[in-house]
Amino acid sequence: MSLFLSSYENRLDTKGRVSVPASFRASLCNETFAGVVLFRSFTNNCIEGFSMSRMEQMATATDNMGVFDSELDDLSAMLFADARPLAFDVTGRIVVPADLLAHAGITDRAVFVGRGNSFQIWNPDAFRIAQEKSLQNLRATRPNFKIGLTAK
Amino acid sequence: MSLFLSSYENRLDTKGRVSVPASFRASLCNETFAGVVLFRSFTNNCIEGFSMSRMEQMATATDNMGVFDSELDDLSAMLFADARPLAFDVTGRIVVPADLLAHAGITDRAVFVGRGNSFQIWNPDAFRIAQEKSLQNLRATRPNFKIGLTAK
DNA sequence: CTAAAAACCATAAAATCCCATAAAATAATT
DNA sequence: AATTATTTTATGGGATTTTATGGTTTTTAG
Repeated sequence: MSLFLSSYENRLDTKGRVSVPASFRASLCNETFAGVVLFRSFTNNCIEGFSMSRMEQMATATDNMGVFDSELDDLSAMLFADARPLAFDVTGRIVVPADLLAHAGITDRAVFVGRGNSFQIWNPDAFRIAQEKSLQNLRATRPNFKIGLTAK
Repeated sequence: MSLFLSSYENRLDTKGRVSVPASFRASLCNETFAGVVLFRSFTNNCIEGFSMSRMEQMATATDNMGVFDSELDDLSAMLFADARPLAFDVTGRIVVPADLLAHAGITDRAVFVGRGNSFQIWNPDAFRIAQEKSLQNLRATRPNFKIGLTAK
């Protein structure tokens, strides 16, 4: 599975259509479902995005360990109930449901943010602020942090 | 995984294209992704460079925490959102995004600096100064330090 | 029958590919 | 060792394709 990397800001048209960045689409090119799965983020004011195969992966994961863990059960219940499968149109766009846009405070512009095996969709301004915060947190907790020193 | 060694200064053209040194490309020859992944350095005014497989390593490392765990959230936020996968063209060049160039103060010339499992890209002048500085730091903390005083 | 959704078409900007040449490094030959 | 030939690199510019984005028409569903 190839990774979602980097960030791309795209415009929404009057119908709520946005182009999913071409590089993200490329990461999804050998999926059976030509599209993405979106839902409200539990932790941030943004939209979470997965591939369909990743959803399936999570289903089996919660299946295995979820029976006795009520907390996980609640979470996965929320997750799957909330999930929105959205197919690409010919040009690689999706129409993002209005309630998701509202949750993320998105109107006419959105940033697609790579998260490795998943991605997020943010209001551009909110994203900048959140990134700045993350950087500060990181510097505070790990002053000597350097990428790449986390050996395998 | 073969190492990135030595330093090479190359020119950028008007489109922001630079040749990645042939020896660095050789270190990446059996990667599935024919290219590199670049970042803004957190610690220096330079660009950090990795192989894609190294990125994938980091993805699996952060993935173990799962979607709902916020511990590594800040880390992966910075790591993947900022990562720029850049494919080689036929002649082994990449186009470095303008914001990365700005961060490193690079205009028309860049030095590729080997760092073992990773590499860096610097403005040539800034690199010389940084090298001089770290040499002085070494001398200050280790008065008897000798190796490397004969700069090439 | 009407409204929403999906499919279709068009276009400007940006990214990528392609070819051509200069410079450097390596190999071969005397 | 010196010179020549050959390959590999680096670099430049133009042509071509992708991509993002807008609008229009057709289909679907209530």
